[in-house]
Amino acid sequence: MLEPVTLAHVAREAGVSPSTVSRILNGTANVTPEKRVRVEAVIARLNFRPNPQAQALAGGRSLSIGVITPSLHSTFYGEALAGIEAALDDTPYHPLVISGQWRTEREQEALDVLLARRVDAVILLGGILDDEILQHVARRVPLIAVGREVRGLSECCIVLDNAAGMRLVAKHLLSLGHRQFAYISGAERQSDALERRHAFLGTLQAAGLTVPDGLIQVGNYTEDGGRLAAQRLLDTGLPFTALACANDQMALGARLTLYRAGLRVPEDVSLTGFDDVVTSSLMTPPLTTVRQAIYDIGTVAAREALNLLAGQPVNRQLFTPELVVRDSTAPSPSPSPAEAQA
Amino acid sequence: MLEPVTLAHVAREAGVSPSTVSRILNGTANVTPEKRVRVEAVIARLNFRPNPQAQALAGGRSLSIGVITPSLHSTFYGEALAGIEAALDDTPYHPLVISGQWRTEREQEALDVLLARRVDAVILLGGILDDEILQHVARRVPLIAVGREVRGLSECCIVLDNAAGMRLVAKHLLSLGHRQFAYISGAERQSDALERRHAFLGTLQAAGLTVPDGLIQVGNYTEDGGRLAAQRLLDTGLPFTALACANDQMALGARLTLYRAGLRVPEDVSLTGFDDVVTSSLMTPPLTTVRQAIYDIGTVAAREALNLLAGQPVNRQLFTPELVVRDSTAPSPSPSPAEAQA
DNA sequence: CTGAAAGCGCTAACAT
DNA sequence: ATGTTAGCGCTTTCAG
Repeated sequence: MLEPVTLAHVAREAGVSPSTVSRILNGTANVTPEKRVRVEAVIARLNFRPNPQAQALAGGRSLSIGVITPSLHSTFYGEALAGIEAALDDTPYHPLVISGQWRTEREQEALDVLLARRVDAVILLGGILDDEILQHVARRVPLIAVGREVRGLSECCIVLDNAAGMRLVAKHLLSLGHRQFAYISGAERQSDALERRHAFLGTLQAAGLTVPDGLIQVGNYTEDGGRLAAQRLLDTGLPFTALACANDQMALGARLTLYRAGLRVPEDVSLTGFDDVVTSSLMTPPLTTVRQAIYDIGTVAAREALNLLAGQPVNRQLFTPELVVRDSTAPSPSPSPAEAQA
Repeated sequence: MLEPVTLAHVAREAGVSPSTVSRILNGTANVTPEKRVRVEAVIARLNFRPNPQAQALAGGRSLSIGVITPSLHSTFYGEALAGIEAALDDTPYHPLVISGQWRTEREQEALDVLLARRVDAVILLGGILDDEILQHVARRVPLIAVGREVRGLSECCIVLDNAAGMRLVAKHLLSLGHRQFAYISGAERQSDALERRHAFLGTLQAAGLTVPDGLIQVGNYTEDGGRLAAQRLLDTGLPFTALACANDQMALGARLTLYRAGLRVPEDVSLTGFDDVVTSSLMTPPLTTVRQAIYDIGTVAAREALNLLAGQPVNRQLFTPELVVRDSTAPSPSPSPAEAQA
């Protein structure tokens, strides 16, 4: 285990003081070109990298940006993480990721750990922490929230127009002639889940249609939640020709239930999701969904965090959703003669 | 932005020296019960958390464990990451994740960054770095490699018995009566891809069967690679009734190609994967695959890393694979009369 | 423009 | 058992 080379080594080797090396490293002050060249040569030769721990301690910045994600193995949040990492790539900052696992205590704990690690900023992906707590945190450290609205912090929120997106879905389904709908919603505590559901039901209502209570089930944005919710839907025995899910992961789970029940997609029931996770285009059949450029949103979140750090004002980012029509939706099956008579 | 409370504050407040507080924090030495209680009370009241940066600098340990993963948004590696995070949860250590994106330079860079950050150990998930480089790294910092064999470092490798797993698949397919096979392999540079392919082809050979060159295509362990490889397979026009893929993600991609081509799974072609990623059980139809408990492997990797840190010897971990039969495989379709005559 | 010196918050000998 | 004293590697006044 070799001894790591320190700034002091470099200074000695180059025949200058540590401060000079530091200044060159940070561009803090002007240095004679010849010294700069000399020092830079030594840095390169020794392959010196400043110790971030020491920099953090002395400089008061940790050079790391905390990220709280609900899950590490979610196709959706994984993409966001990839975007954040990519955006931070050319900067001296590094993401420090902790998962909250959809549990308030875990999220709180994650926040504590990140603050203890003195992260310079925090990016919160989704999550269920109270607005009050977040407002408090935002006072200690620059905060960016993705995919959720935080009261009093709307400038720092990067959100998608959920209502507009879900309206697109509802209209698409209506235009295909569907009249009997089922809906799988996200958890009530999440604002985006509420927005999506409200927009879906609202659009149908505007068209003079309602969805019976039994055909609205709550999943929790996970594949398994979707699978179970779809089962409850079928258990009601109520008819429907279109099933809209509040996100792609639940649509994937629901699709399994439909398969097991011998229902064909889209011949028997049209299925839709929301988010356009990468795997959705690979489903059988490929899923009709709403594109939310989550990777890009991740990069924007990281950049906004950097801006906040630099003391620049952030301005609210609202992403526009886009309907992606694939094979999982088709015209409503014409009712069988018997049903038509009924 | 409140001032963080420091160990010095706690010491003053409790009327003891900083060292005493430190000792209590680390359990380094015995402290009078009464003092301990007093100090602990103050710690709780002030909600004090030691600054990890300072601990790192003074103690020579960063309390973080570097993790290099090929990808942040992979269902497979995501699970491993979740396992690692979970195993580290009750320890003072924290994972620092960087993605290598299947590019040697990126992996090298990731390694450099982690070493610069003075991580206490490194866990390498898959990856394509040369064995020589890893041997060198292992001399500087405890290293655990997951899913790959590193020459001269076999003790630190956590691997699955790839050959045994793929043999299970081949035998399963043979027992279903299949005689015409196609195979989608991982990249040549990865040892596990090689092992799996060799085992598959070897088992068929032992049964007196060979696979024509055109029906062996190389993907790169990604969904898209599988999709493309499957297309090349179909383009050859050669017949096959079973398609084995070297991992689940490629099987998912291949499944899309089959769907587009109007081929039914498993009626027209049986499809298999490897890994048993969570989403595989949700495919339409659910995928027959080899279970590799990747989450568990992640936790073991983290624990082994901790062991290495503690100076305890690690012993080579070999996981045993298990066949999971689902709906994507079925008896070989009886050849049509025309084919039977040919 | 540059060096000397004083910490950042903590740990780890070294004393006592 | 506990306090005192040095640093860890770097940044940042403060002089010059």
